[in-house]
Amino acid sequence: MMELTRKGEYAIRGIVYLAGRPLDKVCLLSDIATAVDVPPTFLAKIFQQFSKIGLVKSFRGTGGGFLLGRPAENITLLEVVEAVEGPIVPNRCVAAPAECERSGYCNVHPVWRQVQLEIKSVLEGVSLRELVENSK
Amino acid sequence: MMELTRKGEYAIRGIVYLAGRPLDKVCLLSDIATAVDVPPTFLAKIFQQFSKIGLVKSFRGTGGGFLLGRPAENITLLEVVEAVEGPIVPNRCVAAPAECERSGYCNVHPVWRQVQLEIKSVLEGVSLRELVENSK
DNA sequence: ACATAAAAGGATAAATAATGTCTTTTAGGG
DNA sequence: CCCTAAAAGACATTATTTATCCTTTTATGT
Ligand code: SF4
Ligand code: SF4
Repeated sequence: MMELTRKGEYAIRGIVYLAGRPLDKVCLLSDIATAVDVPPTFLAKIFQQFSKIGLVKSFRGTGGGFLLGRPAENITLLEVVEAVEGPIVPNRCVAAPAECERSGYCNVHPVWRQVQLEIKSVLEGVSLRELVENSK
Repeated sequence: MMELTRKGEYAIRGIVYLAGRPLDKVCLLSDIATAVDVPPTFLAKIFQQFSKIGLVKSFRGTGGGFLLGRPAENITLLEVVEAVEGPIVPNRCVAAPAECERSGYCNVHPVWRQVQLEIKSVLEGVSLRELVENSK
């Protein structure tokens, strides 16, 4: 429970690496995959998801590759994680209270909402910029 | 990711129900299961785990059943969750930094440690007593 | 002792999710 | 037109979750 999947871990590694590259140089997926030690085909899926929501910009064909969609300081870890893992929901009822008929009177329900808040707060407080800085 | 399993949810429901019962009356597993709407065989497994670590006391044979192992105010939600889900680890490297050779210089690593702290802090702050109170 | 009640323990099965691969399609550059 | 590289979708494998069933152990009451 409560564990980031490989996909999420790979997603972070990949985009943090991209954020650390020169802004104007498109990166080959294969290069990123090699650098961060992730199966290239798996990383491809991840970057497709990033691309759909604009976290990265993709270019096809010769000379193609990926660029960061926005400045690194404007992308939070929360966005990256949610992009591939979906919303942070520590318990089902947080996403869909209606699905549990107990949610009306349940004393545990608000605790999970609080947990959600805290997790999101930590992840939202970290930008890609900070994750790249002084890492070399 | 980051989602409580059914097992965890059931565990909480079961033990909170037990905490709300008279202190000296042993509860039948089947009664608890019915009351909290959980498959009895599944709840049995959960309560076996509780029993092993003393969260509940079990009594076999005629007139047997379960009692809370300690006063409700001394049992935190964190204990209950960890009893069945294992330790709260938002990412592998939090439990075992050695398994990721990047953990030495990785800027993301401390973020997950922080997330772990926050989750544990919230769950540790809630006792079974509070979860039972004014719930009827 | 014996029958009964109830939890403990083990084996197994079905459903779901995670992890990863492969093939085909689409777009851009030369 | 041809080469390159990402997009898209189908597929395969494995691991985890979510149970169920069956036997064993332990306790109680008669
Ligand atoms: S019982 Fe409470 S905590 Fe559990 S799913 Fe329902 S509302 Fe959420
Ligand atoms: S790369 Fe960083 S965050 Fe990811 S597992 Fe390794 S230490 Fe943890």
